[in-house]
Amino acid sequence: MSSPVALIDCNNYYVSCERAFDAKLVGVPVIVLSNNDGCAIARSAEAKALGIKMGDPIHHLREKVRTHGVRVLSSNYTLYGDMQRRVVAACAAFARDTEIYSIDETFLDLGGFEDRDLVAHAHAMRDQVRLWTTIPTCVGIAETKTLAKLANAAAKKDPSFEGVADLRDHAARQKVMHTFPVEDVWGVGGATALKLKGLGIETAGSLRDMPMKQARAVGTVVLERLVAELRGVPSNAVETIEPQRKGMAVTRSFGAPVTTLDSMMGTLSQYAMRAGEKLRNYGLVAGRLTAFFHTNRHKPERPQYGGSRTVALQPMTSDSLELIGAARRAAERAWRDGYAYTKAGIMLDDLVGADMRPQTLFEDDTGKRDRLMGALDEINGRFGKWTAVTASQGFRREWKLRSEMRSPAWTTSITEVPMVRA
DNA sequence: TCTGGGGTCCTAGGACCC
DNA sequence: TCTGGGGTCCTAGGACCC
Repeated sequence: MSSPVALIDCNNYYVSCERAFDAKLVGVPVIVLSNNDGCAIARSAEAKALGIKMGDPIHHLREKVRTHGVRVLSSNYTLYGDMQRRVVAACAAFARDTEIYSIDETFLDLGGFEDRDLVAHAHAMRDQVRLWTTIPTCVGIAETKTLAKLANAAAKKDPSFEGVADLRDHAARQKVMHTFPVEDVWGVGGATALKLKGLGIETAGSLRDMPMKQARAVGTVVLERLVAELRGVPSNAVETIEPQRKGMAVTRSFGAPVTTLDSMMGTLSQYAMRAGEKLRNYGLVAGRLTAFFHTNRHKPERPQYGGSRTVALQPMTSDSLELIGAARRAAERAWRDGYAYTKAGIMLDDLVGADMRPQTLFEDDTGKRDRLMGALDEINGRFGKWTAVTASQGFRREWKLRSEMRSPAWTTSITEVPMVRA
């Protein structure tokens, strides 16, 4: 018999973080924008009530913002990341172990707590999180992670649960399963939902009841496992040791389209520089680098083009100069003239710890390079991003990243801590 | 003319997630 | 004018090998 699983999920997380430090945001519609201030990615309950949807582009919302006094904020990931640490710390005593699933969701292994009233237990945990961070949460409890996700969604949607839904309870489970839309089940995306509906499967309950063989035929092992989880059979354990990360990326949309290879090279060089910084920060080296760019898929213009090339990094490295060289080679090979590119990125794969890096012949100046990179990181850490850049990276940033409404680093920068006057 | 079966490794791309 | 960024996992198919 496996332990019960819970999922604790912060309500309107980014907005709740902002409200923790600015009381004027409480009770009014608030949205937080994506990087580049492009679209709404978090909305307060009041903003949702105005019909603002996840992913709505800000330029479609101007009217609502003006007429309803919606407060609009740029995203502040430093703040949200730091607040997450506090949320997880508040939960720690309530579980045998935790798995941080995303910036606002944590799975809890409730093994060892089975003999308690788990609903009361979950309420106590929510109170603790609220006390330490002010952030409101909902909790779902069940036998598997997929069911805990579903329980959590039910707790959010149906006020009669009062913030905690326990789907181990048979009656609650039946009720939720038969009304929960199949497209909202964790792991069912647009493509799969369409196929399932074609088969007459509209709810979580009927997805649970579909034959396993059919599930596999429709959605490979992924859907097969999902159906098992809906039946209460775990096929996705709570992973309490943090897995080695497999890849990382630096990608951005541009403020203005890029049309020349020269300009693309400058942009990708900056991303490669940033990617190197991230690698060094995690103590990793990469074995492969991919550069890609594409035209604006939201525009009706045709034809569109997206190019990408992958190059091996040998030896494996976190050296920004090596990464920049690789990015330029890849970009050159993927480039096509005559298009207006609106997004580009660098992706790094085959990551291993720098200390595990396979040694190769012909590496005699790595010590020197390591010190150079260390100096670069220190200068940029102390004096701000892009204080020191490489010559190949240049200064040809022809567009700037927008982030015009960002809140201060309330909790992580001594110069920005809030002042209290008594 | 006829030209196997089975394995590995790699890449590209789809699907999904927050 | 203006539509996010950063991840994971899985499969198909090609190259290559014996």
